[in-house]
Amino acid sequence: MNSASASAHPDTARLESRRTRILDAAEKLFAEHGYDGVTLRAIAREADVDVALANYHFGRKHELFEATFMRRAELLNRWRIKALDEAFAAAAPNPPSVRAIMDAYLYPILHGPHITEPAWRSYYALVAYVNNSTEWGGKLMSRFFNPMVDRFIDALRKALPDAREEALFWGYHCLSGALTLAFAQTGRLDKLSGGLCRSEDLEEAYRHIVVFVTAGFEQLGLSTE
Amino acid sequence: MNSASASAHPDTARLESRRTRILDAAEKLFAEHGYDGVTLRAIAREADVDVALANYHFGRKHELFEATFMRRAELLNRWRIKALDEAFAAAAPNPPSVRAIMDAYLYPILHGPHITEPAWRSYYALVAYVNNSTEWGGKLMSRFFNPMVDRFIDALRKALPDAREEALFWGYHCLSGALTLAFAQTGRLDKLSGGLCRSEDLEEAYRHIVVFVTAGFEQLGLSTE
DNA sequence: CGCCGCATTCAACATTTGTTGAAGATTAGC
DNA sequence: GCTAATCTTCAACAAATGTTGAATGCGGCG
Repeated sequence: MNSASASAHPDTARLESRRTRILDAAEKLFAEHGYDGVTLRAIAREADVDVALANYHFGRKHELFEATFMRRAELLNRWRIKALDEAFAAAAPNPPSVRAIMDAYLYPILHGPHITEPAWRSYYALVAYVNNSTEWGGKLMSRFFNPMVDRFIDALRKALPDAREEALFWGYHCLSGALTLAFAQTGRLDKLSGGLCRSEDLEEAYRHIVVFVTAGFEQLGLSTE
Repeated sequence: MNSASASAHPDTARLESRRTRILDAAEKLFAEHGYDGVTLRAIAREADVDVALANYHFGRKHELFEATFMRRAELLNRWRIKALDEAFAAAAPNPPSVRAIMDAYLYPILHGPHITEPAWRSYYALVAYVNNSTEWGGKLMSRFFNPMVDRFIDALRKALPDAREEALFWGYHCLSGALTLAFAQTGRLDKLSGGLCRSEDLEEAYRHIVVFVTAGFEQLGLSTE
């Protein structure tokens, strides 16, 4: 999909072909098995290139991982911030509602200009992995997502003027956790519900999660307790 | 703590000493770095025993992991179910409120008969890791926790008679995710809030999470939409 | 003591790991 | 067609991995 896209220079496209194939393979495998669960040889096999090529293009293994992580983070951040700006514009001169903010945060995940590319599903699972990786995962998440998250928390501060400051951050933790888990389980049936509720069904997930977290934030926002 | 406890036979206690030391070391390291991020040699070093001893007591590496995972799962399940039973008893003849059910689910994590043992903190991070490990993590979680979770969902079904069936399961996903993330980040400062909201502060976490998820469930329970 | 069952150590195994440097292929400019 | 630069492969490295089988300690029992 990415190989023949745009076709700026035909040569550049072909040159980047293997590079992006490595990135795609890394994305898929890292999302499935985590950083230590994937070998460079497995990535090379998946991408159908030589082992040494990953090293040539990206350097060391952890640098390849970061490159994989960063590639889509920037896009996702842009889409979310754009959606948030639109929510502000639509609600002006008032701040947007909590529901509108949640929609801005969640909507791009499902309805960004990319829904067709299945690689994004892998990426969400990758984010879930990083988000739950206690050691350096937190640092990575902070580095790539914090500026965007700050804007959302600021929006929530305006939508919930009575909320205590910690409540906003804890609420964001809950939001992030709920979202993370939904996508971590991407692709596997939910044994619990006997197949009634599938993590693959992003539309269903979206409808329920947005209701859940909106209510959670609004309740937290009341508590000057 | 476990080594000199009870002292059934002095020899048995000493015999289990190394065995449990291996289990403790594995718990700590697996929680920090995940399954593939930990070597048997690192566990042996942490437990101050020989490499081969882990193999002697637990067999293969993944069996050691499961043993680690199972050890506390049974206790946790018992505490939660006991708390749920008490909630039913206290509310009889009505079903317990959503808040009471959430308390039963969350309370044992913080106020079980174990708060003093720091190893439990590692265990929660371990559960978080397993919960987000897409491959076999889901199977492990199902195997060890599903019976308990079923009882809680059944309680919610009674507390929220208008809720659609899927809503209960998605709500549980959100609950589980919020909880998971809070403990996955155990031990590291929250860069986002500039240290205002620390994941180590379990009491704070508890107060906010319980409010958030209770509100989420109650809102989901209304939606016959 | 001698024997036995258990726990523990030792040394080693075959693989696999990330990484590298040199050699080969491909492309672009002239 | 020659050159230079970039991309790709090949072969190999040392280090680390999970696992094993034989050897060693060590308690209790006859």
